Amino acid sequence: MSGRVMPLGAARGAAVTKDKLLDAAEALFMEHGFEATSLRLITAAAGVNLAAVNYHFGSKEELFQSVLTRRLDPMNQQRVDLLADFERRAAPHPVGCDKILSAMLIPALALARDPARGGNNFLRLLGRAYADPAPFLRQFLSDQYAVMIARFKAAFGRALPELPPRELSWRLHFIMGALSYTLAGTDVLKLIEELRPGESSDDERLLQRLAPFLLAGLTAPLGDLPDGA
Amino acid sequence: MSGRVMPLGAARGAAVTKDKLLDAAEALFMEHGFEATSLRLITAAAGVNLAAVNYHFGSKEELFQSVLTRRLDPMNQQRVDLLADFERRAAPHPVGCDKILSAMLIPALALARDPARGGNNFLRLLGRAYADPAPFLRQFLSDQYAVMIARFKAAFGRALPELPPRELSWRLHFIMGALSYTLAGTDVLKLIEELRPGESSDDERLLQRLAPFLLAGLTAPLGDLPDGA
DNA sequence: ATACGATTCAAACAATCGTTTGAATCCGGC
DNA sequence: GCCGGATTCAAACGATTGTTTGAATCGTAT
Repeated sequence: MSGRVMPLGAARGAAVTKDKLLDAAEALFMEHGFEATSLRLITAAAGVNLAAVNYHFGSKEELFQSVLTRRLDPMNQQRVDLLADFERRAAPHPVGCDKILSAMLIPALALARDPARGGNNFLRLLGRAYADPAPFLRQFLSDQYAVMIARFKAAFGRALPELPPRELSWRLHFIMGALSYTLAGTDVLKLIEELRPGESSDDERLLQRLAPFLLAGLTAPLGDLPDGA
Repeated sequence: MSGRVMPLGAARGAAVTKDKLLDAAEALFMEHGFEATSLRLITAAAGVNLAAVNYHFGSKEELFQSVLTRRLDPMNQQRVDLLADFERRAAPHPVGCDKILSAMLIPALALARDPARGGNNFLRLLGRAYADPAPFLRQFLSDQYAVMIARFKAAFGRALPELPPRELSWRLHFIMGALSYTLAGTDVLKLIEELRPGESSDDERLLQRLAPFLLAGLTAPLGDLPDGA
């Protein structure tokens, strides 16, 4: 951590235990949630001493935050990079909604597909964190997403100049909801049907289904409520 | 509970402590989550003895399930009743997608609006439960939603005969995601904008925004993926 | 070889957890 | 009046929690 005088061997040893802790914590937090996962369970799975967590990360909360940043930071960076790339290619014209949406979805899907980076498990964990009321988590996620969300909202605003900004905010909210809920992969509604009966890599197919749904909702006409009864 | 010989006075006293426990547990589970909320905190807030939870509900898990059923059962019943009502009025013709969607949204919004029934707080709690991996919760929610989801999927299938059943399942999944995420009201993306700057009852407005979004997504054309890069 | 900082380790810390117990208390029916 | 089941209560149960401590161990530079 501190860049000053650090023996390389010791640093290497510390790095591997930190990684082992992050891997084990990611899997166990995903499976049981934050509160229900004990440090003893994590350190046992990682094959390190119990005190290692507090030594390397300071506390259980900071370990959890490190688990999240390890994946979330690069993914959001990929998203804004991809968006910037689309904008550069589109010359002076604004980027289309479908492209902007792709810039949001593709890095998330790529993360979900990569087992070496946590795969679906991590996104399930992220989906849990979204709904967690713990203040330290809410603050953390707000900070993590602030620049990315602002960036994409501006891009969508240019692509949909006729859409009132507040309406756009809501629709971005809906999009993040459907996306996180889907990626989180809660099997609450698995009973709807035999979702994914065994297709090999249906991540591509998932994107083919989710993107049109979100795009249609995003570009929907401003509607009056069809009142019931 | 057991309908046999039961003193009325004692039963009434038991009923009020059960209600006090349910109210306190609902508020505290919403605020801190299931694992992070202790029975001592709940019983203290309810003004009853610690042992009352295990006496009246059997365990902390069963208390949580009771908190959920108290609101969820009537709400889902309202949904299928409303849908049946729409179908009855539509005579032999199938009900339109907008009506079916209304039958899903209106009872949820009505619950969110009613402070006497937990209001937004309960739906935030429900949103948390959706993302919780605890097996007893997943089983419980599956049972709670099974009949309602099957009912609505059949209705949507009649309204959208050209949509492949698997595609419909996915879109229902997306709808439940956007809905639960929105109703849960996680303020992760509150930074998008000053969502709700103080409008009095924006529940009606929320429905006016959410319904067109979901309807457009539901009836979107089957699309090819606009691949990125 | 020696000394030093970084890391690991076993052990204990105080606190809190969900649950159980057995006696005290309440209240309606006889 | 008293009896009996339903309910409440204070207290303790054993287990587990996150965190801290101080000594043992490692690897490296002198």
